[in-house]
Formats: sequence, C-alpha cells, structure tokens
Amino acid sequence: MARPKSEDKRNAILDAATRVFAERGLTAAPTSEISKQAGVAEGTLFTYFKTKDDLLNALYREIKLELADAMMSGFPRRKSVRIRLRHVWDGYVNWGVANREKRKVLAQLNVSGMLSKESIEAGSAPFVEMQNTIRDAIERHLLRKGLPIELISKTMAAFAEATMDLIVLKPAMANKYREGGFEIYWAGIARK
Amino acid sequence: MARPKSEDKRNAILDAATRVFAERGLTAAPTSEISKQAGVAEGTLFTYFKTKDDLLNALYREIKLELADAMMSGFPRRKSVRIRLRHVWDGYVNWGVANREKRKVLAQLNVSGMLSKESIEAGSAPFVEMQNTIRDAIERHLLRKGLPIELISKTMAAFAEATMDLIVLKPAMANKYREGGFEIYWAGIARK
DNA sequence: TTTTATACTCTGACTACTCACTCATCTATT
DNA sequence: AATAGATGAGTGAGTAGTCAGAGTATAAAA
Repeated sequence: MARPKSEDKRNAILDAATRVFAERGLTAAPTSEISKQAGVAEGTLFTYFKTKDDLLNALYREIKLELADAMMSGFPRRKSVRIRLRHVWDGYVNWGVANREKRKVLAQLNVSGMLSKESIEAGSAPFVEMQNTIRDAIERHLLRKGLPIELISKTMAAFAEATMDLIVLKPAMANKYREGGFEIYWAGIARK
Repeated sequence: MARPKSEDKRNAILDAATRVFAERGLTAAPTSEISKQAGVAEGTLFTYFKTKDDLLNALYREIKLELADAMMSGFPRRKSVRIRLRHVWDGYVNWGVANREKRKVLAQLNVSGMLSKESIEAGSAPFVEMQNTIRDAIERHLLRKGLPIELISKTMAAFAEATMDLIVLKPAMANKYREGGFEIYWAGIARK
C-alpha cells in the first residue's frame, strides 16, 4: 500500500533538531536548517511533523523516554529506599552529563510553554515507579516528618540539575559532586 | 541641551517587556507589542535600547538587582549562619512568589544563551555577601565535611525554585512549603 | 515472475507573513 | 535657536508552511 515513511529519516530529523535547537534556541532555529542538517528537503520535515510545534512535542517525548530509560532501567525494586533513590539519581546525573545537548533542549522545552498537556503527561508517565517509591517511603515513615510528597521529587530534580551544572563546569570533580549532591539530598529528606 | 530621555518611559518599556516576555516567551514576543503595551511608538523603544538583545540584557540586570535587594536587605550579619541563610531563603522565596512574571522571565533569560558575560557578572555581583557567609561557615566547620562550596549556593537556588513552584501550585500551603523546604536544605548541608 | 496500478513520499521553488530596525518628519526641552 | 527625543509608515531579511511534479515501495493482476 504505497511508500511507507522511513524511521531513519524521522530519527535524522529529530537528531538534527536536537543539535540545532541546542545551538540556536527553540524559536531561533529555522526548520530549513534542521532539514538541511538532517539531509532531507525542507518539505520532507513537514511530512514527518505537521508543524514545528509538532516537532517540538515529539522531540520532548522522545528525550523524556530516553531519560526515563536511563533512570529506571535496572531499578532495584527490592533494595532499600536509599538505594533505589540513589539508582535513579545516578541514572539522571550520568545521562545529563553524557547528553548535554539533549539536556539543554529539555530545559528549553520545559520553560517554553509550547508543550501540549498530552506531551507533558506522556513525558512523566514512565516515572510512576519512582513516585511509588517515595509514597512507600513516606508511609513507612522513613522520611522526615511532614514533608510534602511533591517537594521530595521536585527537589531531587532541581538538585540533580545543580549537580550536573557543576560537573559540566569541573568534570574532574564529577564523582565528588555526584556523591556529595546525593548526600545533601538524602540527609535533607531522610528521617533524623 | 535639548530634550532628555525619560526615566518613566524606560521603566514603562521594561515593565511591558516583562509582561510580554512572560506571556509569549523571549523570542516570540515582538518588540512592536512591547512598545504598544508601554504606550510608546515602535521607534522609541530603540532610542532607549539599541537592540532587542540590549533590552533583554538590561531587563536581566534590573530584575537581578531587585531580587538581590529582596534577598540581601536587612541581612543579619551578626546572627548565626543558619539565621543568615534563612533570611536569604525567605527573601528569595517570598520575592519569587510575589513576582511570578519576573521570576518566569528570569528563568527564561537564564537558559536563553542571549546574556552577555558582563550582564551575568553584574547580575551575580550583589550576592557576594551571601557567598562570604557560606565560605565563613565552611571555614568554621559548621557545614557537612567535603561539601564543595558551589554546591551549597547552587542547591539553595535549585531548592528555592522547587519550593516556589509548589507554593504557586498550592498557595494555602505556602508557610509549610517555605519552612519545609528550608528544613530539608539546612538538614542537608549542616554538620551532623 | 513480471507487469501494472496505486498511493504514498520526496523535492525545492514559492507564498504569505512577521519581525527587528530605520529614517524623514515633527515636537518638546533647554 | 539648537539639540535631541518621539513618531509610525516603510524596508529588507528571514520564516513556517505549501504545492505541483517526479519518484518509489507495495499490492494486485497478468
């Protein structure tokens, strides 16, 4: 039934978009530059993504999925809360340091106001297991009393971001920062 | 010496820019919309700011200065480290919650890559006293051993941001979040 | 197996539009 | 009178998205 779309071209466009967005910013990046770097015609970009907005949303979901994989794969379900959170933490920080462009684009997308509700929802779906871990920890009174659950996950993200910024600044200190960052975080939330 | 520039017009432009940037994003916001909302002609904007980039940088400095004032005014130099940090924390969180648009624009500016080195430097200058407090605390071994100094200040910002997000989401919980946020932070960095 | 029909993709020149910035003219201040 | 600000229609550069014609992978027919 006719010619199918090529998965390769789609990926090439998403890859090029990541590069161009990271370099020039979301709105300053012309779709023409993206198609050029992807090695396809300008029009082709629009057979894979109806609008630039669509491309943005698709890229967001793609990156979030990759990040979720980095954080959640091998999740030590049976180990202690501390070890589970540490696993997620390491996955996040290591991914962010190894994928600076994607992390940068993700940060831009997060504040862009151009993401649909559906994309945001789809992007946070793979992290339910982590949310469950936190809920579980709270119920078992492993964490400091009176801590709102949202503060726990929000601050881990914020904390990891700060840690990654520092690692990028001084890569030689990576281990110290990653370790130290989690230490502060854990000391902050764990029961005295 | 002819007609002088009006401080009022400059402020009107900066105010309008804050509103329009917060609503539409840095690059999607047309200068024409800004001048319209400021009640001046399109050309006038460019007698006060040579380029849109200039406007961005000026706005950044302006907001940072206001934020610094909110955080550092009444700084309790002679009190304990905990109280000094708590003062800065409260100033930050309260300002951020009360100035959502400015905070949003600041976040966008921070990731925009459109700020000059000079602006970034000028923007962090008013915070030296806080840096000194932290340095002092480290020297006096009040904080957890082996914590890199940059991690302390970076994480406070990250933490405060997360706290503000939550307060905006559930304003009724403001006190609990602000208190709880600082508690985690302090428990994280203070010596056991 | 080969041919044909079909329904899609690919292409890049083109369109319609938006934007940052200019400038000739007017106007307020000193 | 002299000087610099204020105005807004105008300019040129650049943009997202379109479209008609060419190409190609697939299924059905021969």
